[in-house]
Amino acid sequence: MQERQGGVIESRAVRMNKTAMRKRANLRDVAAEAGVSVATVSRVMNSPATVAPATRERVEGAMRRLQWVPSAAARAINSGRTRFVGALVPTLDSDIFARVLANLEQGLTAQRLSLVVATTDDDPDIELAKARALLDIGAEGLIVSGMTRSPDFDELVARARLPVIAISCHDPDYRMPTIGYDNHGAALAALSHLTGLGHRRIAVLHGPLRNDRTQRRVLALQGQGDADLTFHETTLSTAGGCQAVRGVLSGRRPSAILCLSDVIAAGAMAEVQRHGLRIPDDMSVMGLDDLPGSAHLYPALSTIHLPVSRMGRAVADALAGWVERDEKPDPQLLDHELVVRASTGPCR
Amino acid sequence: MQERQGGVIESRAVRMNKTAMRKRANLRDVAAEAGVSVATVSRVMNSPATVAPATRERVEGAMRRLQWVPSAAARAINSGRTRFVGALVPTLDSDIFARVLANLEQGLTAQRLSLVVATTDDDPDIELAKARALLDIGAEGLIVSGMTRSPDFDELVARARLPVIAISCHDPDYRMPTIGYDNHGAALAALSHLTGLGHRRIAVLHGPLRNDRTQRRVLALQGQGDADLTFHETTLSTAGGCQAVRGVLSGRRPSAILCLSDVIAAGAMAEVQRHGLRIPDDMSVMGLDDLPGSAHLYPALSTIHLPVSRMGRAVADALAGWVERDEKPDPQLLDHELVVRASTGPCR
DNA sequence: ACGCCAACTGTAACCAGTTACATCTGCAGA
DNA sequence: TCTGCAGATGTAACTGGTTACAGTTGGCGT
Repeated sequence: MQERQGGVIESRAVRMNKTAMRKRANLRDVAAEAGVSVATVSRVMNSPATVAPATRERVEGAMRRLQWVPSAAARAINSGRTRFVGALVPTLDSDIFARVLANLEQGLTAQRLSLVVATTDDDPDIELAKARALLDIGAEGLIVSGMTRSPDFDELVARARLPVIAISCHDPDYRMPTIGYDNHGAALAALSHLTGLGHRRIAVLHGPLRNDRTQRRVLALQGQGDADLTFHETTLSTAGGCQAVRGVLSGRRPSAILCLSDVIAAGAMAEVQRHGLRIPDDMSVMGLDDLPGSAHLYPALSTIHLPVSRMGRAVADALAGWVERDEKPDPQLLDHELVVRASTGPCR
Repeated sequence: MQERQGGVIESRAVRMNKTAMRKRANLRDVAAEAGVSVATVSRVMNSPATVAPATRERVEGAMRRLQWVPSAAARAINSGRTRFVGALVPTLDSDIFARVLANLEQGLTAQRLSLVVATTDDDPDIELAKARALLDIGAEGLIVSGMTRSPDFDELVARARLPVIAISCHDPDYRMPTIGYDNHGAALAALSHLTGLGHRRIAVLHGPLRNDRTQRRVLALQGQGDADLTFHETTLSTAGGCQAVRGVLSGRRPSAILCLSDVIAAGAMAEVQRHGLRIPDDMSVMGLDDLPGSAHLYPALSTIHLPVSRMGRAVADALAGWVERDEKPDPQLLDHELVVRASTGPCR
């Protein structure tokens, strides 16, 4: 390295000098500066009461002079604990995951754990790679989304004997504990609200099928013969909702639009209104998620409430218990709930 | 500690047994298992080419048998690097910060750095505490939001000689580099769009003033004498927008509503329409942020675009450069931009 | 004046890796 | 046959903390 920097002596000297300046002081330096032993310095940090006040002050002075900050790595090497867990989510750019993580972070903080986030873009290979990276930096546990895994993922987890929890889904037989809601059932609940209102011809708008949560929702509906459903895949965004609605309205018009995500519903509602149609008089729109904003759209969106915040908390507690006390959590199913607001009404 | 657990011999034995079972194999164990030295095992990890293939296989076999995963802490202690930085944001439960973090995370990942997130709830004391925690676990750099700091924060940063960047704001004279947009200017741009359309009586809806970005926006407007502005503080949410609008419409009705955040605008628009008013014919609504969804509301929201994604990227690059190559970044101002859509029109 | 104990401090081993340097082997070239 | 050297491996000293154990000191009781 030095060779590669090579060349002028002066530049090397500057470099080294800079390096020397930057070098963080360590325990030994502080001990020397204060004229005490390393043990005493360590004690000032960890059990100040056992150190004579005068000595303590001398040590604290030395710490300040040398701008000493203890090394976490060194601490970790002794305790074997890093006190952080990793969360692998498809994207941060989504209300849902932001809310999960917000609650997760709060819950973990309460247990004195930190949260490292990594995004996978719903790609199992990226998930695997990032999981490796998280383990390399010492994650004590992982949170993954859904149930689509790379084949190597399990081996990795088994090797590290790592606490891992899958969220946003539910399956008691899955090889790791799941904490989440029933995507299948939630989709059915949404549909039955619409059919209960008399709707038969219904357009179903959903995000990319690579996402297994979306897939479950779609699959649940495909089995339903008593309604005339047409499926429209689009992107998981308001823009996607708008675009899909343009396609829907250009064909044989349904009486209701069922969006398998609220973000899509928000875009869909806007676009429906832009076409001069009234909601719910001319067209019912149903969501699924219940984002905080959905109650305050115009009109307020009927949807299925998913207990996302509760899930974040539950996951935090479960993972903390597993990491801290080796208590492997049981799978946990959180109920969804039909929320009827203003965007759905009787057919015609 | 053992004393505290105390009591029955059997229970102690169980404990120890469990501990022994859980104890992760280390380099020495692997070396013994493979019948080689620690150096050879280490070389298998770091420079496999220098190890004889037969030996390498033997070592790899031992690693697999013992399910060995290298300790990040031990690695970190040698390299002095933890390869992660911390981000302190007011909340994760916001489109804005989710988007910033999404881009930040991507940018950092490209530089092989991880991101630890912590939320501060806009409280300088929490920020300080969480910053301490992040440093304790070895963060190599920090990202903070805005310019409101606890007095002790600076000392902490100086002590650790820590790269810290403040985002979502701009001030070249601030004691740490800022990367963000001009909140003052953005608020003025929003206002002048409305006054340019002839609006004079304008209700200004904004989030809590404890947030210094909000404060800057409000302060910028308070200096403007040529318009009749009434200020309404509410929560930073669509619900807040709804609620504030109810207050606005119960009094002397303005011709336009200027929301200093798009989330508030979304709620405001919904509530305005719920009162039977048309946008923009009866009431103009202006936002500030330009969330991805704002273009797909009904009507599409006129707003000021803040380069949030670009900011995330820029911060990632800047912080990575500082951490990796000791290049302290220059303050960076990212331009905002007026986006005129369908929610604003001429007065009356 | 002596012993004892508490309060304080120091020494050195330890955690789990990396790596400079030393050693050992075997084969090619003189 | 001896030298030289490359390739493979081992030894031990680091990294920066914690902590068990071993001193040292001084005050108090007898």
